[in-house]
Amino acid sequence: MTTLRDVARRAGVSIATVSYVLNGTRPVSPEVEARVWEAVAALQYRPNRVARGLRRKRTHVLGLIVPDSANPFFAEIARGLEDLSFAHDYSLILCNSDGDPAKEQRYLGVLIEQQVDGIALVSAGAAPAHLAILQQRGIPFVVVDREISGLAADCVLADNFQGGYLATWHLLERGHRRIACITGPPDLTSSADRVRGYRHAMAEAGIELLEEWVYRGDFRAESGYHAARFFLQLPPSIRPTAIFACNDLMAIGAMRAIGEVGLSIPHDISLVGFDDIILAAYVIPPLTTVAQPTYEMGRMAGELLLSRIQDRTRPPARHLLPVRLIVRRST
Amino acid sequence: MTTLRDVARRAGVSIATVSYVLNGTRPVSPEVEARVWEAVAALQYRPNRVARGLRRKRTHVLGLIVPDSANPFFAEIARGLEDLSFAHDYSLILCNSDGDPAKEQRYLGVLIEQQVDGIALVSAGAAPAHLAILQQRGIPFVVVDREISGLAADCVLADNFQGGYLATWHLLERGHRRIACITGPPDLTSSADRVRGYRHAMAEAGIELLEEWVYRGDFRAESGYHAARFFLQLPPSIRPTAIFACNDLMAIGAMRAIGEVGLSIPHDISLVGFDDIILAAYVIPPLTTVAQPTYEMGRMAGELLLSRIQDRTRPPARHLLPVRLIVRRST
DNA sequence: ATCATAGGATTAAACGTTTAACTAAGTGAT
DNA sequence: ATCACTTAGTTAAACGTTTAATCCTATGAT
Repeated sequence: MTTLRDVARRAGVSIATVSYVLNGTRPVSPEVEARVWEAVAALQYRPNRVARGLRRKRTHVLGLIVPDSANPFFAEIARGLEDLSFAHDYSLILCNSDGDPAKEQRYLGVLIEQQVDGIALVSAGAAPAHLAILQQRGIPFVVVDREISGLAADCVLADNFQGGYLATWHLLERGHRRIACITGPPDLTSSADRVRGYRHAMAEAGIELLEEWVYRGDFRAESGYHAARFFLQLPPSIRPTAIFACNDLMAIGAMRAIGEVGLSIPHDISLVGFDDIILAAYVIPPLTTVAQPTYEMGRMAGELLLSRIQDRTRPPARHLLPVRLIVRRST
Repeated sequence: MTTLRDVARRAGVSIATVSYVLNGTRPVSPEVEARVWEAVAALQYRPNRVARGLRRKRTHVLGLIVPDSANPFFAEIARGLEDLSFAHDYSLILCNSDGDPAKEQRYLGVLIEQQVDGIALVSAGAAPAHLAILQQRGIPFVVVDREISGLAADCVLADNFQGGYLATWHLLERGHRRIACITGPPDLTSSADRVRGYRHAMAEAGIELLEEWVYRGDFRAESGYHAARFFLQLPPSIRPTAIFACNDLMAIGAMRAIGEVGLSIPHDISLVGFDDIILAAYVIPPLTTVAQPTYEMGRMAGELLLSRIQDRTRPPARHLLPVRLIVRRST
């Protein structure tokens, strides 16, 4: 490996001078500068970021912890953050928690030891207990997609409430009154907020909401299937004519259930999803859904993180990114 | 930040002793060891991996460069590699080349400067020019999914030839004789190998292959659409009754074209894809396709990389992972 | 001729580890 | 009592940077 020392020797100067040339941190005479650059090129010198990180106490590395980077939603967030990092010459360490707080904690430890400059986190649990370590150590971090209760930290979220509201409003607009909702895990704020939006729209329309219309799902297709079966066996007088599923996967599960009993979408029953996964456009009929700005969330997380690295005293920011309703054929 | 120095002071020993205790690199008396652990716990000491990396010249960090980590195929590879890395206490830096050799090269530079212990690479170009730097510097690396011509390096690939062969054979078995192929970019070995498998199966069946049946696509849905339109306007005597698309996206594009002219799948024309993306199972009719062991490819890349880090003299290995045909309703 | 100053270079001390080399004390064997 | 060894600890030199502190030397101003 060639080091500053080698470059210095070849250019006939001290290593300090080489460093100054490389970083432009102090003026150097033209002749010397030229000699240094010549040596750098000839020796194919590349600075050692590890040594630099140790000395500067800034590694120019960020960490990202997500439940599952193969899940398109998180993959897109990761992509957004990676792009922003690259643009600012930061590297990104990727971590998968599998939704397991213990694994998440281990990763936090690793990232801390790795001396990352900041951490973006889609947290596994709702409890902030093991995140305290970040605050203690004063490590910049931003939480993404899910808010952590009682944790004053930077965060970037999709406007889930608005999404639930929009979806429900859209169904109301089409004349539906008996609108059901398939929720996600209630401890995830992203999911809970969507349900709140749904309830709000229903209240606003002056509809009294039956608790039979709210089915607790878990974001997986299976639970959407069961939810729909449950709705369909309700007595006709209270049987929903439309369903808002808190994510697309569950909506697709519901589709299957509806198809199985011989009903047609949207003729007999309307359906709205959430997330706008690629599948949503290809399923038959194409699914009306609420799109989140996932890529943008990743970028924004990066921006927030970098700004926090610059100024640790800035009060925590909370970014709500707008969602948008994509109307297709399922309504 | 608490350092070895702090721990040493509290335990009343030298920092060397603390290091020996932490790493178990030399025997230490029970009393001293206990004092050290006590201090470590009390001070919440965490080793600084940057300093360690500098000293040991081993960072325990790997790099992964893919064209697009949001693409499910690469995302799955990344996930496999990340899991393996975690299991061996390595961290993974994620890089997106966007299929641009220049960007790929910049990332290589960054990873080198970051002193990663090894690099896994789904290369952008077919030319190995800028990969030479890895060989020069003796940095362990493994190429994934696509072989680089004239580069003796570890690599892990899906058995694309076998995949093309299986897909075609499956169509032959169903009685088809006029089978067309929508290729991918010809400079990608993964794509070229699939076409070779197709040609081989056709030859084996004693069918003389018309060049009109081979349409050059680019792995995007649009090109599949155009390919199918082209096939459908061929004179009936040589019009294909089945199509093998070198990836699912193009197959789905073809589906649309076929639907548009009022033909039905598989009744009028059969269709096989490649990749088994999630979409393939949900499209109507569900697509027969060839599944690649993507996650496994990522893991295997990791294993190869770690083994190479252990022993740099081992001759390059070439792992061909088996693919499998998933028969659905499009054939 | 002297002095302050500025420009342009160097020296050397960090950053937090690991690890080779050394030291001191204890243990038997002779 | 001496010697050779072992055991358990310490010292100090790296690793490759950055950067404060210093040191020349030339340049004008006085």
